[in-house]
Amino acid sequence: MNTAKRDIFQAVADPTRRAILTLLALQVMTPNALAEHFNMSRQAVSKHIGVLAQAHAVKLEYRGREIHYHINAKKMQEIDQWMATFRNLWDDKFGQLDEVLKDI
Amino acid sequence: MNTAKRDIFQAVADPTRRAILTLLALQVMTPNALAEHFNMSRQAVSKHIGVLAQAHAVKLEYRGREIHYHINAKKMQEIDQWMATFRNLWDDKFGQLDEVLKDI
DNA sequence: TATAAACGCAACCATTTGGTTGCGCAAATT
DNA sequence: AATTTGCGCAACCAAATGGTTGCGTTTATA
Repeated sequence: MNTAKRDIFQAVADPTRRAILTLLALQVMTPNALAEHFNMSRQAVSKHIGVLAQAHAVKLEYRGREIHYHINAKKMQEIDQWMATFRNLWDDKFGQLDEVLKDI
Repeated sequence: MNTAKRDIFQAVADPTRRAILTLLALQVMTPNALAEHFNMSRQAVSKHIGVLAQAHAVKLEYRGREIHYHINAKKMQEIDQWMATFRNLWDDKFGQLDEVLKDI
């Protein structure tokens, strides 16, 4: 079990890992099932899953020799919380744009 | 002017760049003004700004020898759009948790 | 005109990343 | 019991990253 801390933002920085998270948002999956969706070695996918696990973006459920990976929605929420800083900006800035366009 | 494409998720993967974006959400700033907030060389901060520019997370406004960096809220919205996949999950999963706790 | 300030380019370096292949162990299947 | 399956560990490699220092060009100031 790896206990190294990993940043959730670093975890989602890679497109492969984002795709993994998107798949897990739909259903619980095993490493081999996930690997079938990518054109890279099973080990490469396993490495990405490892990064997601370190960031606590996924939760593991061991069933014999199989591991079922679940999305950890709570962890994903940290991204949403950071985004709060900008949310009011695009609302406001789009409002400003509308204002400018109205004057043309 | 760099035109290399850069992923917005890769841009925010680094804590220094997230801090830069948070500062720019508050006010327009120049590279030197931004550099004052960090314990690293001015050039290191400039490099980070370069990554953000490549990802179109910031917009540049040249004023003589100074560059004023603005947040590009529209680009930040891409992160929010990807997050939509998970938003209903934590609402739903928290709801399930409430359901379980209610039975205790 | 001389000097200072703003700030990116380039080279360098250590570390990290993202992929591959080979291997080994435990669980499941035959 | 033998074989297969699931899947992580380790080593390797090329590329990318994140920091530093030195330098040069353009703009602003004295």
